[in-house]
Formats: sequence, C-alpha cells, structure tokens
Amino acid sequence: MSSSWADSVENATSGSVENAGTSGKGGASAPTKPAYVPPHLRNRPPPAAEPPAPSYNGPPSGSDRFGYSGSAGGSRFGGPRADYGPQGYSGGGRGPGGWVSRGGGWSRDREVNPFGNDDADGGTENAFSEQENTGINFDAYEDIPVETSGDSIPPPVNTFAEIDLGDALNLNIRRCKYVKPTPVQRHTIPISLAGRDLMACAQTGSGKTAAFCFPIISGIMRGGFPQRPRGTRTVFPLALILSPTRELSVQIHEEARKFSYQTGVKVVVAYGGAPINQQLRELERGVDILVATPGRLVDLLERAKVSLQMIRYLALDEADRMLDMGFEPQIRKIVEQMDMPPRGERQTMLFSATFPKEIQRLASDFLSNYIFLAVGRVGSSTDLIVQRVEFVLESDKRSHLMDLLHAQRANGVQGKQALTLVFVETKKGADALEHWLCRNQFPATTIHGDRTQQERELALRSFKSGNTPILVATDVAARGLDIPHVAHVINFDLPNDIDDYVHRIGRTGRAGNTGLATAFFNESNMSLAKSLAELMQEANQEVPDWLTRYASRASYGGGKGRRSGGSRFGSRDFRRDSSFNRTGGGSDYYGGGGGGYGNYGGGYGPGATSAWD
DNA sequence: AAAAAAT
Repeated sequence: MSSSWADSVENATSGSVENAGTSGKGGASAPTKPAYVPPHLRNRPPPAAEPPAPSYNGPPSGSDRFGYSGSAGGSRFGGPRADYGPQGYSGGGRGPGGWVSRGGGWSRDREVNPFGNDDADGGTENAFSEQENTGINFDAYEDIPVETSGDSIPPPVNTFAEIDLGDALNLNIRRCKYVKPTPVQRHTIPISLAGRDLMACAQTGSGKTAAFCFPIISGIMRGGFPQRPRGTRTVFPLALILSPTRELSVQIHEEARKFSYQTGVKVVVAYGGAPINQQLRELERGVDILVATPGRLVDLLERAKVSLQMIRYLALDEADRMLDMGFEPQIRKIVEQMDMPPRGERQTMLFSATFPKEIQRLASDFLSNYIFLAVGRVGSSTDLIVQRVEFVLESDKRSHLMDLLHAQRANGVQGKQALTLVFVETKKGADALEHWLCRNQFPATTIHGDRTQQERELALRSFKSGNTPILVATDVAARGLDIPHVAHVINFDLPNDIDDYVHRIGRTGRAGNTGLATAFFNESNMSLAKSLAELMQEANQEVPDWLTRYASRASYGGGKGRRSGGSRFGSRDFRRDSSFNRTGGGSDYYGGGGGGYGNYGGGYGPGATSAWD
C-alpha cells in the first residue's frame, strides 16, 4: 500500500511548479487534457490594446473626486458627506450612458491603487514569480457541464463585452487580465443583472467572487436607489457579502476592491479578532458594499453602527457552511430578524462548491423565485488533483508525514519548496503537529481558531510567501482561501464529511495547475469510506482495494452515505427531487412558474439522473 | 466530538 507515493509527490510537485513558472509544459498527470497555458498568455489582446498601467495620479487639484470625470452631476458632490444626499443616487445624476456619476463624497482620501502593490502578501516577499492568478485554463474546459433550473433563465454570455457593466468596471476587469468570463461568470452575470435570485454551485477558484461582485458593483454604479438617511452615525450599505471565516472575508474584500477601483463604489470589510474602532472609522467614511463575518456584523448591528435597511444585494459565500448547524441561527438573525428588506425586495445570491439538499431547503427561505445553477467541477477533483489515500495507523501518522515531506523537500525546485497544506482535526492537534515539525527541521506554521487574528494572518502570509512552506491547519482554512502554489494537500486527519474533504483538496490544483491530495485513512474514518471511494471513483482516481472493501460493507455505507452531488456537479437542484418537495406544496419552490425548468444545459437527459441518486 | 464566529 505504500510503494508509489513518492513518485506521486514527485510528479505532482514538479508538474505544478513547472506549470507555474513556465508556459508550455503540460500537466503530467492530466495527459488527456490540452497542455496548460497560463491564462495571462492566452487570448491576450495586443499590447496596444492593454489598458495603461494603472498608476493613479490622484484627483485634479481642488477636487476630492476620482473617476468619472466630466459627466453630468460631477459638481453635485459638494461636501465630504454629500454621498448620502439625493444627488448621487437620484436618477438626475446619471451620465450619458445611464451611469450615475458618483464616487465623490465618500472621503477626501486618495484611493489606494489595489493593482500597484499587488496583493497583501507583498510582491517582494513572494518567493514565486509574478504570474497567473488570473483564472483557470478554461479553454481546455469548453465542455464543462452546466445545469440550470428555474423560471425563465437569462441566457449565458460569452464575453464581457456583451454586457454593459460600465466603463470603470470594464477597465478593472482588463486590469485584472480577465480576458473572458469563466463558466460560472458566463451564467451568473446575466442572471444577476436581470435581478434574479440565485443559488450557484461552483468550485471555489472558478471565479465565483467576481461572479457576484461584478453585478453588484455595476448595479450600484447604475444607481437609482432611494436616498440614504444622513445625519446619523449609522451607515447604510447597499450590498452585504457574508463569509464563514475572517480570512475569507479579507480575501473577498481585497478582490472586490480591485473590481471597484475608481468606480466610486466603496467596499469595507468587518470581522472579529481585529480592533473594531478601525473598522468603525472605515465604515463612517462611507460604505456601499460591506464584506463581513457574521459575528462582527451582529455586533455592529446591535450597536446600531450599521443598518441593513438599504440592502439591495445579499451574497452568501460558502453558503452551505453559513447555513450549517453552527451558523444558521446567526445568519437567520441577520437576514430575517434585523432590518434587512425581505426576499423579493432584495436580490439574494448564494454560492458554494457543495450544496447538500438539506441545506438547499433551508436556503430557499432566503430566496425568491430563484435560479439554480450548477457548474461542473472546474479544474478540481476530477482532472487536476491526483488523490491518494493510504492506510496509516494513528501511531504512524507522524513518521509517515515526515516521509512525504522528505520526498518533497528532496524535490524542491530552485531551492523553493512546494507549499504543503496539512489538515488536522483539532486546534490542539494543529499546535502539536506544528511544534513537532519545527523540532524536526521542517519549517511549519499553523492556522486555527485558538490563535490570535494577528497570528492567523501572519501564518497565512508566511505560508503564501514560501517562507514557511508547510501550513498545519484546521478546517478554518478548508474553504475558499485562494493560495497559489499549494502543490500538496495532506489530510493528516480526514474530516467526517465528504463535502469538507472536497473543499480541503480544492486548496490545490488551482488555476490550472496540477495538485496532489494525500489522505491518511484508518479505522476511525470508516464512516467516510463509502463516500470517499465513490468520490475518487467518479474522479477517475485509483481506489485502493482495501478502501473498496470497506466501502462495500453495508454497515459503513449508511449514515449520510451518498454524496450530495455527483461526478459532474457539486450538487443538483433539490427542487427537482420529489422527496424534498412539500406534500402538496411543491410548487412553492418553483416560484409560481410551475413546470418550467428552463434549459437543461450540458445535454444530460433524465437518464443521467442516476449519477446523482 | 470538532471547528467556526463578537467582546
């Protein structure tokens, strides 16, 4: 059972790093796919067409505005807090293209260029060459299956140019070097621009953040909102984006700031573990889009620092996590028991890579006549991640881990070790393992909920930069975090839920690079045997015989058992599953549409349903 | 049983 893991490490490691550093090498472990070409080298517009280097010169002297020069309404932004006045938001402020000329007023500060000093991890500190981070090798995945269901579904777009997102946002999209929309963006953006609610199932790293940010930013730029109250210290964001971890909120904020640069749309982040006063100051300077973790937001709401009265857009990232047992009451409080407009009056978008049916049922409380969208797994478990599972006794885990790390270290490319993310079950276990690794000359750090926020963010930075190429993590790092160059995810302790496994291994194999995921399996993981074997099978991975045997034992197959989704999707619309419809009331879920499922993209007829159930 | 999320 041991034999060939070192080869796998070797292959995955070198494949990933080579892909990252050079252009033409194909991923060795995905021979059936076309050679990977980093997105920044593909479909590249001629240099002349590239936007000028976004060095922001600051507002013209005597003005406290940026962007949108010259269009109607410019002079309406008088005082520093005029933003709450009718000027900026009434129809009268529109420029020629129907875009509201806004962006003054929020503050007299110069807007920091989020493109200049790219990424908070600091360019110089980063051991890896600047490249990619612009998306995924989508050209190799034109055949990604897509399932949509719901009432009158707007058709997808093929280019950003087809949609009128506004000049300022379009410029930022080009600055980000997004040449064409990713599959989830192609479908999500028209749905969202049409004002429809959405439940979207797509792998993290497939462009979800942009998918919900673009329509929100564009919508806010268009304006047409009622005047926001003023003369109060309460702020009234127009959009709320919630995520389950602080680091993920920080990441979403960083991305959203790039997209909204010089649009006049103000994005603020609020999360726990950091001084609240600084966040309050940011809020008081004005906020259109608030990115937050639930706890801190509730705090702000109870202090009446924030009101949700003017929310027009609500987005939940990692929505299934947000609605699981631990989080649901808090989310329900925010969405249903504060002053947020009810569903139907706001636009609600839920995103996750996995969407168990029970959670979909809970989530439908927040949605009105929504569209369900499932985009097949992009560059994830199916193709780009080599999954291995090894039987390792609890007492052997450390030495086995050391073997893996040694093989990898011997394999370091240009003196830089590939990044390895090690998941463990408990915070205590994380500390213990980190300590043990360090004592054994492996440069490791750890991230978990018992560390201070400062320590957490430092650990993440240190890992990303390659300074500490081994990160021991609890599930706090399982979801959503975009860490380039993770070559290997090791499930030192397997999770109990197969969906958590999916999210964890999704930290590697990103942006078209290959990745390796190794799991240590033993008697304590029997409840996962069946779903793990099925998942690996569906992903065309080699399933060890011993795992197949465990999986086939009825006593272990029960419980949550089957995956919520199938091979192609993280999930399917629970409204299509009769066992989840209310008796006699099933049509509630169809939003009055009744029957019309819209197009069933991907061409998988009803016969394919066996793949899910 | 554990993790996450407010002070």
